[in-house]
Amino acid sequence: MSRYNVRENEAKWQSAWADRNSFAVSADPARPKYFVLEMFPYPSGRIHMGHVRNYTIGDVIARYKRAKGFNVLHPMGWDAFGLPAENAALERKVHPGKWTYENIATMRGQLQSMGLAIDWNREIATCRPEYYRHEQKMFLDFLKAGLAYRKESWVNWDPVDNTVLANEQVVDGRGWRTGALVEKRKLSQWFLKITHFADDLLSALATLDRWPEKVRIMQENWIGKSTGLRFRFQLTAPAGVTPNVFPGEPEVEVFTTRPDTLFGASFVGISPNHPIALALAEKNPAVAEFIADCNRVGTSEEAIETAEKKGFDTGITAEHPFVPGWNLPVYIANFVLMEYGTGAIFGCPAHDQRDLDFARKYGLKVTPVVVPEGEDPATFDVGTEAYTGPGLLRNSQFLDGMDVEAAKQAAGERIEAMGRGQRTTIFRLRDWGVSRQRYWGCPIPVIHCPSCGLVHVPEDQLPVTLPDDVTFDQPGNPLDRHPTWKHVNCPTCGTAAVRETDTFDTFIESSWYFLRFASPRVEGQAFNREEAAYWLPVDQYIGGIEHAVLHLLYARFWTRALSHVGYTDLKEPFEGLFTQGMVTHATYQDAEGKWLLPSDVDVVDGKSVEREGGGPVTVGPIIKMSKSKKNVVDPAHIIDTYGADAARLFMLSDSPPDRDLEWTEAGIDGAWRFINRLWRLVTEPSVALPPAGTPIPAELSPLATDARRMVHKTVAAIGEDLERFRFNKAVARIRELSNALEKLDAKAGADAQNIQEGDAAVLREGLEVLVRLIGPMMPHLAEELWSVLGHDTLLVDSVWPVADEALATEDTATVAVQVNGKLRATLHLPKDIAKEEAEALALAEPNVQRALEGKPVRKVIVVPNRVINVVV
RNA sequence: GCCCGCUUGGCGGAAUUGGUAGACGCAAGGGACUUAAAAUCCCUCGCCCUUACGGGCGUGCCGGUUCGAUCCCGGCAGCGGGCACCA
Repeated sequence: MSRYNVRENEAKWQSAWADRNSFAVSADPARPKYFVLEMFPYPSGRIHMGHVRNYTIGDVIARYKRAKGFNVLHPMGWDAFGLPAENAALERKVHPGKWTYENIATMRGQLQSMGLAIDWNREIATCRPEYYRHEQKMFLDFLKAGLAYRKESWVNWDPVDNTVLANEQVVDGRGWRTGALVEKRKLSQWFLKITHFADDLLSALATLDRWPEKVRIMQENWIGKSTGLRFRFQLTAPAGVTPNVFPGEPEVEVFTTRPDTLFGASFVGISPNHPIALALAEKNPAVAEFIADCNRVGTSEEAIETAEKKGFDTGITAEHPFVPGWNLPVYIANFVLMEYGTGAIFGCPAHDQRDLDFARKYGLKVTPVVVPEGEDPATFDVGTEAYTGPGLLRNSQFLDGMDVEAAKQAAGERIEAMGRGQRTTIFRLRDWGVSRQRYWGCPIPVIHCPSCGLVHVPEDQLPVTLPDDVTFDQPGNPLDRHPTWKHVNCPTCGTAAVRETDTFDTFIESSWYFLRFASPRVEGQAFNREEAAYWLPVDQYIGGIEHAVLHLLYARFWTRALSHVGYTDLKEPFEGLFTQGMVTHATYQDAEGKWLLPSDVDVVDGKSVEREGGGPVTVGPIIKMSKSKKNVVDPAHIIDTYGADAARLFMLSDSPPDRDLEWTEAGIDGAWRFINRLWRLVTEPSVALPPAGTPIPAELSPLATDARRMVHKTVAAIGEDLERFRFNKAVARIRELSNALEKLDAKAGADAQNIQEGDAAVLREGLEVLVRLIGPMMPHLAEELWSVLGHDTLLVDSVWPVADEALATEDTATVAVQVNGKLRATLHLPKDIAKEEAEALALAEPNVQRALEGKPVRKVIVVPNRVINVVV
């Protein structure tokens, strides 16, 4: 019995594809295109199992679509800027660029060992000037179009990495990489106007019908559209507080989604960072202290957990817009955010939980104005829980008796008629802060001139490249410290000026790389317009759910911004999106609680022990593979041992691709076993196979008939499975088919001297089909078997099999016979047999008769080819 | 707190979306081959009763609709994910 020689064959076929440039493509308007893209990797050092899963899924789709006749673009690149390179520079005294390029070389080799059908001629690395020069140009174009601007603003400052973080990079008040408590700092920053497209980014989600619902909902919530009313309260400052506390008119503008509850108002709350609060702070140390207090706890974890409402009564009063003389106290309130709405609210405690907490604490009036159905308007009251549901208005003058929606409209109209405000829409989405105080990123192409101010780097001076001679021995930005780099003459007036030393957020590179793949070698422009028009949008994008908001939203924005400044007509970059699950593994700890690698653990007599020394091991929960918990398995080692095909097969088997996949030794063993089984099935048939295309006689043995039907059924089913990302089911069907062919082969072997005409021909056809079906999943094995079957062309150049529907359908149906819904017998009936006949046969079954217990049959339900249910 | 999703054998998961629950695989047990092991092959494998034929129960829990519910509806519980003082 032979074993499949993995190393030899995988290397052989990888070279064969490379030598023939099998996966190189070019735009060809005469052919239908298909762009398969997996989220490109960050070159961290070595590939991990998450990569293997991601690229296996993409490769199956790419190879399948290719076999189906599409012109398939399947490229690979490197998301090569980022902090880890600088951390490596710090720890190992190696230049971030050198570290990055070495990692790319390693990981390229590892990816190539997976046998991916990638057009490597299109490989890009975003840290190369020939890539990032284009995004410098794009940025300048955005700047001219008003889509980029500079603003002094509070930023999230990560004290460990010494850098600014985007809102999206702050998780629970901590830096997403370092986990350090984020501080607030005020810096001059570059922003991209993603809010300009807020409405479109939101409404176009509805067109993304090949995106997971979950991702669309997450983006929807992130964009956070609210419709409501924006209006002004007239303010009065009490004696002792001079009127000039007001930066402008003595008024404050608030935003509300509940104008219907205006008559339930009991206070006005302004943010600690509201201009009025800041103006008060200058006169009043107590206010200044209160504000400082609020800012200190700002985003910290405790603040979010305790969420205590705190307020400072300013003494200022606000006059109710509908009731002259009704004055509400104005508080500085810690729960009012300056960044959302107008930074000021009116509080209606009865119908908003935060307002209620606040009112109870400060003894403010609570007046319910919306009465739920079934409650008595005269007595309805709220306790500690605000009522936010529907109902009818009361205590609200002209709104009395209306429902909530009508009252919202009426109140809004009244305010508008009074000229005090207007109904409006606001978004939670904030503009994207893109400045980073880091070295290993794309330089921002502007110059600060003392006389001209902000000057764009002229296009003929692009790219602004990073200097190589930098040091990482002190915290802060090496670009800023560099002795000469930032000092330049102003391109406009020639006087001494300073370069911007911030670099771009690395999410910018990944916001347009898919466009660069259309024409990765074109110079002088980011991409060739025609080629981009042919290849884009990406037909199928595949990656982790962790990018549901950040990367995917930025890429959608960037694409719109590029269209806005005329680069392309593309609107949505990714037509189909698939988010794969994580690769998980059990965790192991030794007696001291130290994490152990799976490869350091052995199982002896059902117990886990340390491989070295045999110490006891605690087996922990099955969680995402991570270096910190050491529950990682190195793909390179697996590919070395079992081959890429086995690793790929395991990635596709058992777990649906959108769910988590537990990596196990037994699982990869199982995959390896199956590969050898396929190998033996094709290379060691027990009868001589007739040549390919040998006609199959009409009369076949029952076993051959069944096998042949299975072949055609499987072709149809697997096509469907692959289209719908049901790889686990596709693998199950491959196994069923190979089981059926093994059975046929064994039969042919047993009867070798008296072989039924056609059995061998059916086996031949089945093997031909089987090998083509496994092509996308196990490409090396498939290629080898294709050659064993006598083909002198490459499998990757052959077409996908076509199912013969007539051969796939059965002429009998297995019908369940139930009595009162309980299964009592199964019948094999000719397909589409007359109902009466089926009924009679069912009732004739002894077991059915027994179950009837002589009772009269009330009715019989016959579902053709499925079920007969006898009801008594 | 709000918004999503999930819950099926010892395990991963199937079930043509209202029609035979448990495909396919993993693990386990038994057997064959072998001096032995590995590899390979065969058999068993939801739970309970029964020598067998067969019967009862069973898709997180409670209820409903239906001839028939893993699937639809109402309620509850548990697990996971996202957002989080968003007015």
